[in-house]
Amino acid sequence: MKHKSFAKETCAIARSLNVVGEWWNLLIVREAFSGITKFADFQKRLGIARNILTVRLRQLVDDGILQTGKNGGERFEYTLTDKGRDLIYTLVAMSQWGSKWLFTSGKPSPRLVDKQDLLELSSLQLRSRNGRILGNNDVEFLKTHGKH
Amino acid sequence: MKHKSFAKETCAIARSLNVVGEWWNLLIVREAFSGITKFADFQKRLGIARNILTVRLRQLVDDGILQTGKNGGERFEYTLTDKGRDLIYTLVAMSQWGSKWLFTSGKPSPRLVDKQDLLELSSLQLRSRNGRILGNNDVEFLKTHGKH
DNA sequence: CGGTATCCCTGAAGATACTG
DNA sequence: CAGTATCTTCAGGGATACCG
Repeated sequence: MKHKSFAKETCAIARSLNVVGEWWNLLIVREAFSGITKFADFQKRLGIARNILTVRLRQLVDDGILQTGKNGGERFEYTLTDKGRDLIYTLVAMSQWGSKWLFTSGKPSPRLVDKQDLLELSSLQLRSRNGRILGNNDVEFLKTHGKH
Repeated sequence: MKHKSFAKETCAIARSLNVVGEWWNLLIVREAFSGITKFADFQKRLGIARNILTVRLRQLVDDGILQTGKNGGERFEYTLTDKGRDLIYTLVAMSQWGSKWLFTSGKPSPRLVDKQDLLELSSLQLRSRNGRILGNNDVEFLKTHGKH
């Protein structure tokens, strides 16, 4: 993009956006969670241009979200690292938000499920340190530094 | 961007990205959670160009994430709608992911806190329908439609 | 199959001057 | 203060031909 990099931001959200904010990245990660590992499969399922896919995959590997070859599985196979797999929380949050607010007519069919029973997950909940469940209005961002 | 809109996607993640994927949007929402309501304050805290801020704010209002004037508070005040406030889950997920993985030297100071005691939230947990806590590898995306 | 290399286009973002 | 208008730049993305 055009903006200054957020890589040095003190805000974790800004830094995350810097890594994961590119349009295709989260969708590629989503496909990786679906078990997709090969270039051609990512390309076909996403309809992304091949050269872009090359760049995106390389960046995701550089950022430690996907691994390939010696580090991970087979050559020519992209698999999620632990860091990448931890993006599941972000994907779940976005998926649930989208399901709730962006489907005017009916709900989308669940795609994110518990592996064991293939049933949809329950909604994410915010919890305080002591386990109390918090609503979306019980949380606050501290204005710490005056900038970001 | 250049890509086809994801607005009609059956995947909730893709649709969410379509609304919230723009770089600045989540940061603007973050500021809104911090209590920022005024144009000049968004502009100063984010360092975003004024014309871009105009466009982004308008889009966020159109998308029902922020409200202003008659719908919401005062004129010239941007406040979160319920839909917007529900983005807290996504922000928390990204914030926690970034805190965990993107700060090589030390943790960032917590900014996302429980309003009551100003203590950091606990980590998000995935839960199955019956409340069992799931790890980041216990979840699966169904490959339903072959495309998206 | 798994990419790279070109070429082009577009829209997001920046800077800045201006208006009500 | 809350924008709008204009001009420019640039990186992300698409299409496609090519390579090992």
